Formats: sequence, structure tokens, C-alpha cells
Amino acid sequence: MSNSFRSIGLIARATAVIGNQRFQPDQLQHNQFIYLMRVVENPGITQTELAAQLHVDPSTCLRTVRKLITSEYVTRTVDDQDKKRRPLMATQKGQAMYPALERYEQQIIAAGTSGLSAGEKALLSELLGKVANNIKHAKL
Amino acid sequence: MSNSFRSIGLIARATAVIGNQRFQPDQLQHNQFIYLMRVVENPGITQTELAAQLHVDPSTCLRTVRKLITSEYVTRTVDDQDKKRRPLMATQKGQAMYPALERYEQQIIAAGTSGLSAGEKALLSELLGKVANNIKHAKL
DNA sequence: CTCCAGTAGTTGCATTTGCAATTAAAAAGT
DNA sequence: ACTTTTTAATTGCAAATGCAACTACTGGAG
Repeated sequence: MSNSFRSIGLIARATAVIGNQRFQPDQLQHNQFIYLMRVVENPGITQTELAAQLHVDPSTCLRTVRKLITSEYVTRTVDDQDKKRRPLMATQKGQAMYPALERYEQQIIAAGTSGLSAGEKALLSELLGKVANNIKHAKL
Repeated sequence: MSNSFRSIGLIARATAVIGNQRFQPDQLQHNQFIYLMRVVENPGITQTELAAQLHVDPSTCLRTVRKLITSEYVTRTVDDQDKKRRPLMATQKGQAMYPALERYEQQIIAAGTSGLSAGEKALLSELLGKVANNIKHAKL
């Protein structure tokens, strides 16, 4: 039990390295692929929502999104009802990238859960979801 | 299932933020507390081993250790058999810090696994250990 | 209508990080 | 014994990150 969060830390760091290497030729570095996936899946998401979803600093999120915009994977739109908001949309290029991102994610999942039964995989997913929720709202 | 690694990423980032805030008054920032824990637990560990254990870049590890040395939590020793190696040891100050680090870890675990049964906690730990091992040795 | 508080987005600055290259020592090969 | 390769540690450089502060907009209160 005492090693769960250590495993989590290691897994996160290791998968980040793998993902960044994988997508570097596509000009997606430093976890940009993670952001792009979220924008494709959540059309119209704002930066504040994205930062909260990923639990990253808003300024980091802004700069990463800015890079995705520069690389033409993402565009900012205007919310006519609220000039403050800048909903993010994936471009055609961004959407075309998504299947490769999805495949990568599946590969990571397959490699990481190799040797686990289907029941264990489902249970792991469920328990991690609970932990994520707990940690997201933790009062310490 | 498809959300396991996303949960892992979020948990890792969120706990890092919490830990860094917690230990900032002790001059332990940017995950330094994680490194210190490992050095206390593994007297004589080398930087290369530490970097591998944590799956961080060797230069990042070196610089973080350097900071722990400056803060007098860690010292470098000499390996008389191999001049290349610089085994790391926790100082008295570092060892005195360890109980607080442990308590923090227990608090995070308690908060994160709140609502899980004892069996689920044990299972989560076991499964995450397997995933960590898989990912650490992944060939993609 | 004006003012204030809250929210979304953004910037400045110092520090950290990761990749690639380098240095030093040990191990392996000839 | 000497040379080459491997391993551990380290450095240089460019880019990313996080905290704190700031700007702009919206909604609510007076």
C-alpha cells in the first residue's frame, strides 16, 4: 500500500518521457499531446477548465495552448456571450492527429497492464478514478 | 480502463503540488522531498541509481541532489573502491526530516484511498506495482 | 448607474528541466 | 601492457514551469 503513490509518480514520469519522444516529430513536446487530446475531446473547453482537468498551473496551460495554436493544432474562438472566455477548438490538423494519439494511449495501456486480467484492469481503472477524485478535492 | 493513465497523470501532478507546498517552508521544493526520502531509505545510493529509481533525467537528479546538499539534508561520500561513484547519505538534518515526510506520505495515501476497502487498497497497491514495473521496462 | 468582488486570461521573473555533449574512471578487449 | 568501450558524473543551452501580480470582463449589490 505504501508504494501506490510512488508507483503513480514513476508511471506518470515514465509515460511522459515515452509520449514526448513519440510525438516530438509532430512538434508535440512537453506533454502537448495530452493537452491536444483534451481539446479534441472537449470542443469549446476554456483554458481554465483545461488547467483544472489536467491539474496544471494556468500559466503553464496558457503557454502550452499557445504553442498548440502556433503549431496550428488548436484555435481560439470568441464567446459572443462572454468576451472573457476563449473557447478552444481543435483544427482539422489537430483532429487528424487524434487517432495517432489514441493509438499511443492504447499502446501505453496495453503495455502497462500486460499480465493483468480483464477484471483487474477494470478494477484498477475504477479505483484510480476514485483516488483521482479524492486527491483532486483533498483538504490537507 | 481508458482513464487509468489519465488518472495517474493527474494524481501525480496534484500530489506534487501538495507536497511542494507542504515542504516549501523546509526549503524542499520541486519534489526535493521525494529525493530526500529515497536517500534516507537507501543509504549510499548513487545519483544514477536514484535517477533510475525515480525515472528522472540524470542531470535533473544531479541538480536536485546538489540542492539537497546545499540545504545540508544530504552529503556525498567517497567510494574508496571506485572513484567514479559518489554514494549519497542523508545528514542528521535529513534523517530528522524523514518522519515528517513519512507522515505526509501517509496523509496523502489516507486522503487518496478514502472510501476504499482494505482489500481494494491492497489490490490497488499490487496492481500499480505491476504497472510500474511494466512501464519501466516497456519496449514501444 | 457606480462600485466591488469574482473569474478568465495573461505577463514577469526566477528557477527548473531535458537533451546533447563532455569529462573522468572503470571494465573489457587485444 | 595498452587501447577501446562502457559507465557515472557533470556541464551547456534552450525551453518549460510555477508563483505572484496584473489586466479585462461579468454579475451582483447598493
